[in-house]
Parts: sequence; structure tokens; C-alpha cells
Amino acid sequence: MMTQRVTLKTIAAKTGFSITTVSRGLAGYSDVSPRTKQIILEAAEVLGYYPNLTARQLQKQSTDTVGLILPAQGPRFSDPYFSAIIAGIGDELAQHDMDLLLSKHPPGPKELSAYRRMVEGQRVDGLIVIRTRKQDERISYLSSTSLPFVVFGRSDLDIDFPYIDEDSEVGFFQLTTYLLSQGHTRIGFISGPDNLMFANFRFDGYCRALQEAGLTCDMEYVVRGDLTRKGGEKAARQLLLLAPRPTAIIATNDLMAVATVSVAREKDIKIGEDLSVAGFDDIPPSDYLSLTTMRQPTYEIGRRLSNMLHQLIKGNPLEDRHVLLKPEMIVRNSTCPPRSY
Amino acid sequence: MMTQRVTLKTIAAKTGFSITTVSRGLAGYSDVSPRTKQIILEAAEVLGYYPNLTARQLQKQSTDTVGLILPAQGPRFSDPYFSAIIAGIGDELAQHDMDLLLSKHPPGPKELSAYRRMVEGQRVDGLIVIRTRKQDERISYLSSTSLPFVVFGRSDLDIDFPYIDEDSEVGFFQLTTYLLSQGHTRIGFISGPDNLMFANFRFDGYCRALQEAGLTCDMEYVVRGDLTRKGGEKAARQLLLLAPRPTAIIATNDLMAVATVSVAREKDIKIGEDLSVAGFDDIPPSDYLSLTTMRQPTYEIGRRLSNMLHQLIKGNPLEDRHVLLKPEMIVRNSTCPPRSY
DNA sequence: TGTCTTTTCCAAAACGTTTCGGATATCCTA
DNA sequence: TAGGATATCCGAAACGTTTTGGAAAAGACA
Repeated sequence: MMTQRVTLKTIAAKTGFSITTVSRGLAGYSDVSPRTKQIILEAAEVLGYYPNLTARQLQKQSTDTVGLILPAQGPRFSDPYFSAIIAGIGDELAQHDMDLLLSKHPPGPKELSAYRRMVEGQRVDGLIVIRTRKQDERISYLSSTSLPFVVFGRSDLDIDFPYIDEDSEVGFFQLTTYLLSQGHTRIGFISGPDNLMFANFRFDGYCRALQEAGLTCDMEYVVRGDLTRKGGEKAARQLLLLAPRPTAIIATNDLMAVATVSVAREKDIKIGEDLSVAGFDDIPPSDYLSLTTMRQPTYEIGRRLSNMLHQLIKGNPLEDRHVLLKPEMIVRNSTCPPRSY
Repeated sequence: MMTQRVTLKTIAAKTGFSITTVSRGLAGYSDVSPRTKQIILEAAEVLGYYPNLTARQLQKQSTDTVGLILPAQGPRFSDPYFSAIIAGIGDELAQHDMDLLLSKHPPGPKELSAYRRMVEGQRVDGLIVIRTRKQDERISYLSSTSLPFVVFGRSDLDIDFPYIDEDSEVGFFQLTTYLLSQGHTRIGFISGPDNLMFANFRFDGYCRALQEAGLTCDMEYVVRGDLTRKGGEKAARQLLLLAPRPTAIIATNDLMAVATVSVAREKDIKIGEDLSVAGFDDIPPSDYLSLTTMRQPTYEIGRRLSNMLHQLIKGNPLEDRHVLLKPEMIVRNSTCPPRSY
């Protein structure tokens, strides 16, 4: 039962050829005669040979694997964002016969050592970094390395690296402007963690829209959230206590916008009548709840990131080293002109 | 800039000791004197040595990696189920300093060759199989192998393997019985793909409850779904056209239950008044929508699966080789006694 | 017949690690 | 001071693959 592993050596012993010839035969080199190649292939077949990928990796000094470390904590990824990006990355990698080495670490020192492990332990040929932060140490570390990597999101570091990002600033500028055009003047904002790049961009877009409309960004109407549903609820509650109450609330992500909807319902405030609510991401529940939002094609971004990385690994030049996508505004029933009262 | 890789050989050359001694010094063996160990550690430090994990894997014949192949298709995982399980697996593996090798393949021949690649290419020390199917070829394949694996879900094969599963049959028996006790007699059912084990179990529970209540399982009130939102909508539409209309609808998963809610809303059928709706899983949107459902602790199951696998890999005996969890009924506002009309 | 290709094969080195089985030197004990 | 124990080190083999640089045999050409 405990059959010995079958390696090139096994085939060599069985066929009488050398390990070299067996290897080259299987690889299809032209310096092995058709007849012996045939013999070797048959032997491999009957013995059930499968190459040891680890040995091959060691010899070839490449792993056909890319690494992804999810900067998440807790039992559920904070939102469907991670699922979509993993799906995109996974599908694209499968096309190139590459594997994905996945870890999950909340930001912190253990996260960075997970990167070091992948990079310096030479476990991967490249890395994908997602959800960029201010002064992102992952990026400064990786750029000190010669390993290829691509990033979802921009950074405030003075480092050039290949990335894809959605233009969050323009997205929220557009969304805020839309609400202003409907007549809203008191627009509450639920922000995200200050160290996340996209959270800042989104806030910036909101502010700029207000300013260009001649309004000032009243910090009383800006409440910090943490992108989770719980944090969103807390922030929404706080905003809804303000007097005068905001007529619209924008949340940095859909998850918190959804939370705002629940809180409003609980207080018998009618969404899309007494209160407008909007978010960013267009996650599945937003659709059910008819939430106005900015859509970003996370799955496609995942695919594109993989593809870029694959090019880099192969040593090909990148057609676009920096990609900035425009998010699309999806207007649903959660937004309307303010009730004049 | 293109600094040479630093290996044991580099340290050996620099310190004047042999590769063997360097290796043993770093590993902390007692047959290297404290002074030379000190020298070696310092040299490793200044040179920035990091062991090549691939080489180590080859030598040790183990990878400290487990494989997971997501049986999913399309841009988004069909539901938050996959996210939660990946999170659980990832967190638990991190505790044991193991990595996760992830692929994504829809069921089919390419899926199986992805398994073969991981197993026969010796890329992983063990595998986790999720979402079991009838006559699941992944399981029969893996059990023909000597590689450890654990499974989320039971199977109809005559093979013994370690698994964790939730008792879907009992879960839906309980849920259906609850609805019957509220007075419902026409309970529609949105089933799942026939080849998925859990979908069958859930349907069985539904049927058994009807039968024990003296009712028959009228197949007109059972419509096939595919676990996605779209499929759920189609099925719900079909059920709501029946005359007499069902007073309650149970869906095989929450995603389709959520879809049922949207369809009903669209038709101005009030959920929790004119129609009761319930699902299975307790995904986040269910909470927002106040959907009655059966909760299964997917994250914890992921953790536990990892843990079981880790024990198997270490060669430890398993305390529980077969775990069957009871799902918890979460009653929310989407269910109520039928309107008597 | 002798040289020159071409065909077909293989030994050995390499990738970077760990481990086995000594070897040498030092120390203690009687 | 001979004996054995102990401390410290290392060469070589092994993990399984690919590649380099020939070697041997066969064929082509003069």
C-alpha cells in the first residue's frame, strides 16, 4: 500500500535510460529519439509519474505562485470587497497556470513578517498588495526588494510602483455634487479610518464638492466610522441626533451606508423620503436595499492586477503602469430631493 | 544593486565554518559551541540571511501548506459563505505558521487536475474540501491518496473520512415545523442544485416535517433554484404565481431567500404579513432584512477544519473524526402566522 | 579511409537545505 | 598515562529536478 514515490529516478531505473534522458524526454527535447521518448512516456504513464513541483521550483528558482496577504481581522472579511478581488485574482491566475498563496493578517508587525516570509523565503514570484494605507510600510518594504509587485490603490509615499486604483475623490465629488444639485445642503458624512488612502480620497471629494458649491465642510456633520456595519450604525446614530438633522448621509463604503439605512428604519425615518443615503462600492446588499452608490469593478480589478503582475514576472513591459478608473454612479431609490420643511 | 542571494554557503564562507555547522548553529543544535553559534548568528544577521523555504520543503518533504480549491464560478463567490470559511481557515493556519494555497475552479475536469497538481506535485501537506456533492469525485480521489484531508460536508460515498457538517436536515425540519406550528400549510420551497449534498439534506428536512405533520410534499410547491440571487428570483416568481399562493416560502440558502424578499416587495406583497420567508446561513444581509433563518457558524467551522487537518498532518489522533453541528434557528420579522383569508 | 556532422545519450553540477556518520581535539578518570 | 567519554566540528549524501558540456555512435562527404 505504501508505494514508493515515483520520481525520475524510478523511470530511469525501469527504462534503463539516465535521469537526464528521462527528464528531457518528458520535457520534449529534440535530442532524445522518438522511440526512447515513446518508451519513457509510457513508463511515466504506467508508473503514474507526476513531477515534484517543489524540486522543480528549487531548480528553476521560480515558483509560479503569487502571494496575497489580506489585511483583515475578525471572522468575516469586512465586506464583499475581498471576495470579489480574490475571485478576480484567482480566475486570472488560473489562466496562466499560477497559484495563489494566501495569508490573512491584520495590519501590524506580524503582517510585515508575513510579507518577509513570502519574499525572502522565496515562496512567491510576485505579490499583490491591496487596500493601501498612509505611509504604507508594505510598499516601502517591497520596493526595497527586487520582487515584482502590483498594488490596488495609490500611496502617499515618494515611490513609484505599478498600481490600479479607482478615482475615489472624483467619485465622491460627483456623488456629493449630485446630492447638492437635488437641493441638499446638510449632507452628513461617515468617514473611514484615517490611515486608509481611499478613505481620505473619498472624504476629499466630498469636501471639494461642498467648497465648489460655496459651502464649507462643517466637521460637525462628519463622523468617523470604521467601515464595519457596527461602526456605521454608531456613526449614523450620532449624525441623526444633530439639529438640524442632515437631509442626506454619505458613507465611505456601502456597508456603513447599509447600516445607516437600518438605523434610520429603526427610528422610522423613511429612506428616500425623509433622508437620502448613499455609499460606495455597490456590494450585493446595496442592490436589495436600493441604495444609491458608486460602483467599482472589484472583480475586474483583481483580474487586471493579476495580469499586470504576470507581465512583470515574465519581464514584459507594462502597457499601463498606473491605472486610474472612474467609478460609475448608480442612482437608486435611497436618494431624493430633500423634503422642504 | 543586484546583490547575490545570501545562503548558508555565504555565511559559511564568511565565518569560515562549514555549511553543516552554520545550519546546525542557526537551528540551535547543542553540538555547536556557544561562541561559534554567536558568530554564526551575527553573520546571518548582518548578511540578512533568510532560509530558502523551497529548499527546506524539498529536504524536509513537507510544505507547511494546506490547499483549498474553491468550487466557484463567476465574478463573485456565490455568497459570503466562502469569505467566512477562508477567514476561519486563514486565521487558524496563521496560528500554526502554515500557509494556504488557494485555487478557484468550477466543478469539472480542470478542478480535479487542480487537486492532482496540489497532491501529486506535493505542493501541500493536506487539503480542505468544501461543499460536498453527490458521488463526490474529489473525495474518492483524495481517499485513494495517502494525503491528509478534511471535509466540510458529508457525502453519499461509501468512504470514511474526517468531516464537519451542519445538520441541515434537522435544521430545515425544525424551521418547517416552526412554520407549520404557526399555521402555515402551503409552504413553498426553493431547492438547490440536486448534486449538492446540503441542498438535498435541507430538502429532506422540509419534507420530513411536512410528512410528520400529516401533509404531503406537493412538488408543485417545490421549485429548483441555483443558490444565486438571480435563480432565487426566478424561483420566487414562479412560486408566487401559484394558486392558491403559498403563505410561506423557504429557500435553501439566504441568498435566494433575500431574492424572494425583493420579488415579493416588487409585487407589493408584505413580508412578515402576507408572506413569510425564511432561509439558511444567516449571511449579513439577512440581518438587515430581518430574515428568519438557520444560522451556521461558518467561520468557526473553517477554524475547526484547519485545526483538524493540522492534527492529521502532525499524525495526532483526532478527538472527533465526524462532527455534526446543530444549526440555530434565528427568528426575525420575515415570518409570522398566515393571514387567514 | 579519414574527417566532419548529426544524432542520441549521459555524468556531473547545480538549486539550498538538513541529516547521518564519523573525525578530531579536549577533557576526565583510574 | 592509557582509556574512555565529551564537546565540537564537518564531508558527503540526500531531497527531485533541470541544465551544461561533452561523449559515443552513426551517418555523410571527400
